[in-house]
Amino acid sequence: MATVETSAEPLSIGEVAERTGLSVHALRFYEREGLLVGPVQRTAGGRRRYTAVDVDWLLICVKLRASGMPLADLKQFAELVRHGPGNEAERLQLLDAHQQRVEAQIQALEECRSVIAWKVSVYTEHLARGEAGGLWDPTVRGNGER
Amino acid sequence: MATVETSAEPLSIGEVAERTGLSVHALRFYEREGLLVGPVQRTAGGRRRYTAVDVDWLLICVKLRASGMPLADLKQFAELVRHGPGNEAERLQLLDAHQQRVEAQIQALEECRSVIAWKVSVYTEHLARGEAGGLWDPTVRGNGER
DNA sequence: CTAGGAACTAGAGCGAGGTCTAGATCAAGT
DNA sequence: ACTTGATCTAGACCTCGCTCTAGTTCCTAG
Repeated sequence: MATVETSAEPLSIGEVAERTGLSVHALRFYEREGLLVGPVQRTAGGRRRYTAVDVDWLLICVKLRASGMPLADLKQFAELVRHGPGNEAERLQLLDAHQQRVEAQIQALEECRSVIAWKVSVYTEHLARGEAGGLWDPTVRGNGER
Repeated sequence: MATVETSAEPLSIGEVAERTGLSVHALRFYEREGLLVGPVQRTAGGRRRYTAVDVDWLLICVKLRASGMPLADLKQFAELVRHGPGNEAERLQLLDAHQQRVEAQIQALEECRSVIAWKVSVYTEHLARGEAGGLWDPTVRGNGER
């Protein structure tokens, strides 16, 4: 539950890119798109200084993105958080909906996995013998050219 | 292992769309892109007639796509199959690589799932009490406006 | 015969999610 | 002072995976 690095020092965009796995381009892009909860602090010279809080949020974003949440939803979530307390129910709903999509996706992937595993095993077996072809193989079912 | 419908009758593009879940547009698009193993038969009038073999292949494509295989890989796989026996090892390699990516993706998703589940539980708890905020919540960590 | 729906082709268009460029500025080392 | 490298902004550009349009032709039912 700890932050990636529990330092209070603000980080540069490059450092945040490293820590989050997002490119610096993507970080600026996310900011423009309103995916961050608050405006990022700047140095006198105009460079971004990310706080641990910013980084935490970004890490959450990365997780949500990795699980297929579209940027639009992420933006909506950010907006809810930005507008402070009072809308927790809405936030929960958003997360909950996403959670269900993730479940469904895992299910689907597991199904795909078993199909693929089956095909892999068929091929492996074929290669073990010298024979090519098989029931599932279109080129063989039709025999020669289709 | 049975075909969706074991009829020898060839199907129209619309029927195939229904059976595969792909749109007719997508079906034509896939064909143009060379994602099919063989050229689809045509009626005298030029309409496509899909055989059970074609449909089987498309169903495999759908599964592979659903598990994130890019069209380019699908195309390559189709090419291998098209060029007949002798390259089973390559096909296996392609599938195997994909299988690993699927495994990884499932892992990643499961991780995301638990993170999300945790956040959901935090929210749910907050809503059960009347209190808003929490450790993870950026707006609260900074307190008030950031 | 006629109407209507399904399919045809070629190619333009689109939404998502970034990536990259140009040209300028900032900051640190020598 | 000078060089080097990281950042800055605005906006153009890109890939992927379809989707839609236009204009035409096929075919089946009445």
